[in-house]
Amino acid sequence: MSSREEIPSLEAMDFSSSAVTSDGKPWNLKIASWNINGIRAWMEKNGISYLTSEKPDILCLQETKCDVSKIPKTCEVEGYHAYWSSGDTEGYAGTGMYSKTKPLDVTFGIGKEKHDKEGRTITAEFENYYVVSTYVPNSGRGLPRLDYRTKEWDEDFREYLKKLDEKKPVIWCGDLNVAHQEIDLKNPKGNKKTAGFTPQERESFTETLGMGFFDSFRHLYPEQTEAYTFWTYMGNARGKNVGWRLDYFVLSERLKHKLCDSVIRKDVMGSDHCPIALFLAM
Amino acid sequence: MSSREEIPSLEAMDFSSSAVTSDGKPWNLKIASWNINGIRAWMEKNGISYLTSEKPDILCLQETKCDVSKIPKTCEVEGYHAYWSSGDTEGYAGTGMYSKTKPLDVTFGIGKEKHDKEGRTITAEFENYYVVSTYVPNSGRGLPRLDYRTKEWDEDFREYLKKLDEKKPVIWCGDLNVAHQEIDLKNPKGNKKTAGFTPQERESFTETLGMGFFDSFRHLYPEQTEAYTFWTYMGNARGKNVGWRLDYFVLSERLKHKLCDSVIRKDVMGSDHCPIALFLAM
DNA sequence: CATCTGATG
DNA sequence: CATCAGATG
Repeated sequence: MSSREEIPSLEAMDFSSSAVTSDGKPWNLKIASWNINGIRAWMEKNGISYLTSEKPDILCLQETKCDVSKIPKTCEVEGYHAYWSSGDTEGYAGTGMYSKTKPLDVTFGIGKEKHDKEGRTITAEFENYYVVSTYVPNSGRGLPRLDYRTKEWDEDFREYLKKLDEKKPVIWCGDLNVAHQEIDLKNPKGNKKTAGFTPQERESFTETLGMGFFDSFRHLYPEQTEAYTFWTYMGNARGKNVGWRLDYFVLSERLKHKLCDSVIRKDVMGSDHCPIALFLAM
Repeated sequence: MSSREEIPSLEAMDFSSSAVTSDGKPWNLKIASWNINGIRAWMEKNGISYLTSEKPDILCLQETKCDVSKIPKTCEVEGYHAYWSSGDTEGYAGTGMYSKTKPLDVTFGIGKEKHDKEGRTITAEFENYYVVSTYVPNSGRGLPRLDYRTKEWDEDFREYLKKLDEKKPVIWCGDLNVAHQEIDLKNPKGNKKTAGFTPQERESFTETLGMGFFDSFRHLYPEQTEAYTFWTYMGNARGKNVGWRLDYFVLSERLKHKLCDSVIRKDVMGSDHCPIALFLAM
């Protein structure tokens, strides 16, 4: 199959933006994030052409599903430094990050042994901010991992975020595996017991935001309905826009005045998620 | 993908035959056999169109890799009775048989508990003969199952064949998982320790034939080289005709004067094996 | 290299 | 409906 069949008119899409802050400053930093559902399959579908089309300063990837030692060489991209994380279970979870400028430091995990065996977090430190890319644990069908997710991971992750935020403002992005409010998924009524929309997960996310962070997309577009970043492959959900907003840029409150835009690249194909992009005036 | 890409010009192939016995009688019974390497994948590739093109009286299938309860409904073919066998391990082994005329009886297995949990044999009884379709156990990489194959399966199978042959002549076909002589594979030198060409498997097959049976293809074409029915998917083996003759019609000696032809349908695609066909004047 | 299952999402 | 691993061939 050609890339045109898989990623219709990627070349024709407009990734430019003239967004400015509320007080008129133009953006000068673009960060993108995408749950790619398997980097090897994604490469076959020429998913990497999104990077060279969007040309963000930083691209965060989740669900690489690939041991770091097996990341294809073709994932190297001229002009970007690349960082990869994977865990103990082959083909499960995993994250990645591309950055045009070399970060001051890159760390993996959140510093807690029990959470750091699945390659779910990469943190890049820059001069004036941190970028944290996360693939938050899915609570699973039948919610077998709901307690782990909300009572262990989320709690420890909050502590991690808080500590970073004490040093520099934080840009936390990725597949956070929660649709926060009813507006954030097509079918809220039917999904109250589904992983990603349980009261526990939603309240936990509220608690995280309450520590001094905000959801950049919802801040800018409080009433925007039908804005999703994930559609199950089943039953042509994407064609019918039966989706969920699971991917976010969550920012430290003190970055609010630097926010220019937070957008969803809903037409970019190659995964059951689509990319999202953030524009900041740093 | 279209069926034309997968099975090039099946419609254009000539499946007719004017074969006669050595004393001039025209054939009136055609039997085909094919290891299809997964009936669900084979159906996707429109493998069933081989049946409606070849139009044999009987078609034997091996490696259906499908629990009987999960055989797709689309496998039903107008004008044919179908029989299926599968074992305890999902997606492993399994056989099938189509017949234009309803057999007097159809039985599964060879009557020995220890061999009959893998769906490897179907026997159809007709007025004047038996048709036995078999997917003989592979000895495996590193030959972990060589002893089981030669000392248990082959021995018990011989006993089964012998008993049938005492009642009516037998047409035994299928993937017998042995290349009998050096002429029956491209690379005999390099495969003496490979499953399917070990001395043990070859001698065991010789012993079976010695009980009053003959290899119909080799009987008719004793010098024919490069006549194979299987090519590994690896390394474009089929394109280079680096193959093995693993599929046979083995007949009771007393059917010899009824044999008209035994052919290999090497251009029929849809599996790593190709079909074979037998023409008899019954 | 291609088929399956079974886990995961 | 897809991804992946691992077994099997």
